[in-house]
Amino acid sequence: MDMLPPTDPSPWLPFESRRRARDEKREAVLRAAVALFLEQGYHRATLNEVAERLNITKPALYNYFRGKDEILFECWAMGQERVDDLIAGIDAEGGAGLVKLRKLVRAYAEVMATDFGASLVRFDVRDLSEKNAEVVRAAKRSIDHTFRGYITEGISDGSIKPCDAKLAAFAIAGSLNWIGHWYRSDGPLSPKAISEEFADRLTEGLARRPAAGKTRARLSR
Amino acid sequence: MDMLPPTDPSPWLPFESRRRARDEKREAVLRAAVALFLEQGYHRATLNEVAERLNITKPALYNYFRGKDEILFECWAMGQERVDDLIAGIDAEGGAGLVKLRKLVRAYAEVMATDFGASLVRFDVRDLSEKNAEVVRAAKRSIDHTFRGYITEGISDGSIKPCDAKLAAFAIAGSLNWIGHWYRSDGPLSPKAISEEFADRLTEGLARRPAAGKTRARLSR
DNA sequence: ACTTTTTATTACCCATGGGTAATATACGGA
DNA sequence: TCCGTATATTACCCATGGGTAATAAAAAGT
Repeated sequence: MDMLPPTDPSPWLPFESRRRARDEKREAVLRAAVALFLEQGYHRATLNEVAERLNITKPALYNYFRGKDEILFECWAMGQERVDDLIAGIDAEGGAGLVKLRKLVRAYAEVMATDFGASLVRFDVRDLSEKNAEVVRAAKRSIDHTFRGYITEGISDGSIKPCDAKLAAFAIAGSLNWIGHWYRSDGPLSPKAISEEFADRLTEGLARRPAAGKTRARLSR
Repeated sequence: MDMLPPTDPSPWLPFESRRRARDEKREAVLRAAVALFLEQGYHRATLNEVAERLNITKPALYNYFRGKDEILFECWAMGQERVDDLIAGIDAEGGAGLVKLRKLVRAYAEVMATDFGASLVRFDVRDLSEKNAEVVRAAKRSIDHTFRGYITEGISDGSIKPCDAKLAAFAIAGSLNWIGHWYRSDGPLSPKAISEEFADRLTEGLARRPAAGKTRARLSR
């Protein structure tokens, strides 16, 4: 599969394909690791078992990562990437503060219902190297800053009624982060249902004027 | 100190005072342990350091507890006791669903700002023995049940507008539980300020008719 | 075919920290 | 004063699991 035109003389292609294969294996490690870390908790999970699930042995993992804590960090980074993308998308679209906040709540809720998303809130910063821990802390501050920013924007543009932006952001982000602790993919609630309900529930108290139409309808369902 | 009337012939007093001294030491262990577990995380915290903080040595701890996981469980139990009391108090007073919910939110928020309260959400059930883990899981279900119960009550009695009680309870409890993750006693926010703001913020979206008077005033502060 | 690089394995090291046995010390009761 | 119990200490055991040689097997390059 993935046959190349034999006429292509580029000597870089084999090199590239090798690198891709390596990256795929690297990511497979992360997927196995994040699942196990969430299942058992970071400290109870062993690299032996991560390797076992991939049909390899522990030392093979060290071809891709420097140690257990780096695997943890990279799992976290996968989730963080999704959040960064999501925020970049919202900022690109623009709109009133309340609108952006709603989009953020909805998208963030769905990320929390994934393994890499949950890793953002279920992993402990203290398990990382000091260097990586600082990266994580900075990212957490940045997310909080985004929530708070949308709220203050909304207050300025009139879409959100005056309130303590800091505590409002804490309340909303708390609700969302908690999803990472209770959501189970084999449970009765779908990520879609959760994100929709949360988008309404967490912002309805903030809206300057009660939303009308479809939002109301959904609420009284 | 604590001199007893020498005329008192009761042979039980010395016994009682000994038992009290023992209980006090037991609790001192729990206070030191919960603080350390929260500071460092359960797995990084060592019994040696718990003991060191109490000016004793590790084996002395085994006079009061069967093992590390039992200490963890007892820390959790201390927090749970506070929550149980708080709910019992609210149920005793009675009132509309929304009123009870507001009381619960406020009091629960304040508990979350204590060490034993935070232990309710920052400790991992998987670190406990299967027997104790089941006790914890049952208690968690019970708290969720209480939140959900107040909401459905409120919907019945008209104080809360119709909504999905299950998800509303998740959203509120999530916000509150998250306090245990970010609150720092040396931070700028007082437990009182947090609990008041959260009581408003988390219930304002649920109220059938917008609250008037002091609540409004506080919101626009 | 041969050499080199990458990737994996087997076998091991060893720091950590929960838990225990043997023993000493403080203390209340007679 | 002596005894028994509760409480502490010192010294140790040992399972666990992250991490590291030394080495083999596979793949790529020439």
